[in-house]
Amino acid sequence: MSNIREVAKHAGVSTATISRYLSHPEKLSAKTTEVVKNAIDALNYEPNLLARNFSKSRAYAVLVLVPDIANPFFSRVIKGIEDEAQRKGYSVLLGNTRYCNERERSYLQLVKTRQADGIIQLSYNLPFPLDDEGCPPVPFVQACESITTDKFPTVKINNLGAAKALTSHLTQLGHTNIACILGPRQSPLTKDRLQGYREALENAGINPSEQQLIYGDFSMLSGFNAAFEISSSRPPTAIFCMNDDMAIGLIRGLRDRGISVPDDISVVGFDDIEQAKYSDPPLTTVSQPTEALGRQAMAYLYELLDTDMTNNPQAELPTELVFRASTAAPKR
Amino acid sequence: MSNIREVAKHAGVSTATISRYLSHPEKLSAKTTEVVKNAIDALNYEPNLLARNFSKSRAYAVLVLVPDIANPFFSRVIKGIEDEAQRKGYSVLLGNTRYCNERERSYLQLVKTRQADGIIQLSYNLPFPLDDEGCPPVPFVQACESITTDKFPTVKINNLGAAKALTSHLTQLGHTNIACILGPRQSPLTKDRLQGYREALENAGINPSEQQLIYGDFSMLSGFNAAFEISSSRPPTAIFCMNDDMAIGLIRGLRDRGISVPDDISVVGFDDIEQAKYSDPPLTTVSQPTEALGRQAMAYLYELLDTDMTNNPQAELPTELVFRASTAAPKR
DNA sequence: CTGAAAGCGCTTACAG
DNA sequence: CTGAAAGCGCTTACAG
Repeated sequence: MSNIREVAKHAGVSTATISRYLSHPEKLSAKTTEVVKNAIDALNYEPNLLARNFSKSRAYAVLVLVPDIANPFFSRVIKGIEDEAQRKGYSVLLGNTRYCNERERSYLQLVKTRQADGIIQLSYNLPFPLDDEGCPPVPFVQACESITTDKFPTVKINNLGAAKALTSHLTQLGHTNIACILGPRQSPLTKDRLQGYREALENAGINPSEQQLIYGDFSMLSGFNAAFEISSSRPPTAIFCMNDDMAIGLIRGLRDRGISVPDDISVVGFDDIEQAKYSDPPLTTVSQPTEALGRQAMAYLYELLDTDMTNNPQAELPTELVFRASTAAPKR
Repeated sequence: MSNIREVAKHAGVSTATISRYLSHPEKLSAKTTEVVKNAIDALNYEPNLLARNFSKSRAYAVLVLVPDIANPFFSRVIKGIEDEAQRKGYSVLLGNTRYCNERERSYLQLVKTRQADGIIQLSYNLPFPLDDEGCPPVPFVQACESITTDKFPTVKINNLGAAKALTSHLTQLGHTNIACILGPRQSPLTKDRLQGYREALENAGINPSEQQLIYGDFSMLSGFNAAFEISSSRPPTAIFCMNDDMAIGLIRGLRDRGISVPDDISVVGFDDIEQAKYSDPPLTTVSQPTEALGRQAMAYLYELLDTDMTNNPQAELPTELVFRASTAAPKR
């Protein structure tokens, strides 16, 4: 493996010139450019970017904290991040956190020790204590959660609005007893979707406090389990699930109980993951701009790192209702 | 941000001593240990690992090449890799390649430029030309594919055997017309599963060459599309899909054609992804030790990097048939 | 057990 | 446009 000194010697120039050829080629004369290029080819030189990064005190890597990489929604967000990162010359480090704050904080070390330049968090926790001004101690972007703040950039959808629209679809079909399978209790996203659900019910003259709420954790299993907690004395005619995975698990559980969707109960999900169209029945859901969420988060982190952006933008990306076969008017 | 020199000065020792405290604490006297610890605490020192890595000429990062990170099988493999990597002190860089050799080769640059120490490839391509002895030019492990070689470690399952067992389950149920939805044509894994399928048919006295073969790409969409290529003049009574995603897409497509599973056609998948149990009907499939595949691959790469292992072990992990409701005896 | 010092391979401010 | 040289913050072989 040749290094910059050998290339410089071979080309008869200084190492500074080689370095400039690689990073600021516009500063070199045509003749020098030619000479350097030949030397690099001749020696098959690849610059040691570990050395460059060290010297610039930048890892050109970002850390993505994801609660569950096997969740298809998150894996698509990561795809978007990865896309944009590659375009900007950054690589993506993966931190699977299982919603565990301790693990999140241990990943913070990657930034403290300079192996990553910043963090994109896809969950709601903060992987660090905020400083005295309420700011993150490292470059930080939060994506997919329902948080608005002037302390760091965020990327999200209108969770309240989308949940409201989706629930209104159910009330407009004539449903008045609509249960809800929620996400984790601490998640702001859960709270906002719950609020949207409630507002839609109120708009339809339905008392939200009489509806059954069941907490889940966004996993298919928790949706499946919820099926067995659904009241049989006063069964809902529709159920709003806060993501598609839980809706898919729920439908499976309902079927195991002999309840058919949408004939007996309508079910809606949230996210529009790939599986939503292939499930039986295909899910009525909210389509999120999943990859775009990731790309935007990475774009913000890039601006935080490589420009003087300080205004902490709060992106809100559009969603769309997708009507499929898991919803119908109630029979009764 | 304090550096090692400041800590050394504060502690009244040399920088070498600080470095040793961090990396070889057993070499220090109890007294020095105490002094250094206090200095580090006092200055809130975090070592710059970018500098350490540079100085050791090691990134302590591995690159995972994955054809499609949104594929739930791969995302679980990555989970296993990530787990083991963290345990070994490595971080995981993600390369989403979309089965595209050009992208794979561009990711190779991360290793050539020292930003990653080695590669775990989850697909069948090689991201580089082999050298004169047929060896990879960088530390390399292939996982999940059906490759055996003495040039680099691999981790896999017995694809032929598992496909054979699964197909035999269908023949034992009495099926004699069994179509097959395959993976990509170039993939050794596809070839091995095809071979297993054929052997099972032959064992049952069925002529494999009379069975319908449809090539897919492991996506749900390709499974869905396959449903519309299934012969209606001589419809199979069972279909072997080379992964669960395609089976899920296929079942959806069959249903859209008015064909019911398993009443009209039995369907089996492969992988036992989480969705397999929640699909309708739940899939009969082959359970792979998905996370273990990832952990083992990372363990091998670690040995390649940090020990003098040179025997290029070829791990074969066990699988298990999982019987669910997508298979039944044929009606005719 | 500890320190002085060279070295890892780049980048870049400075001078010309 | 180009070069000489200092510097980035560690590690480690060597000497004591």
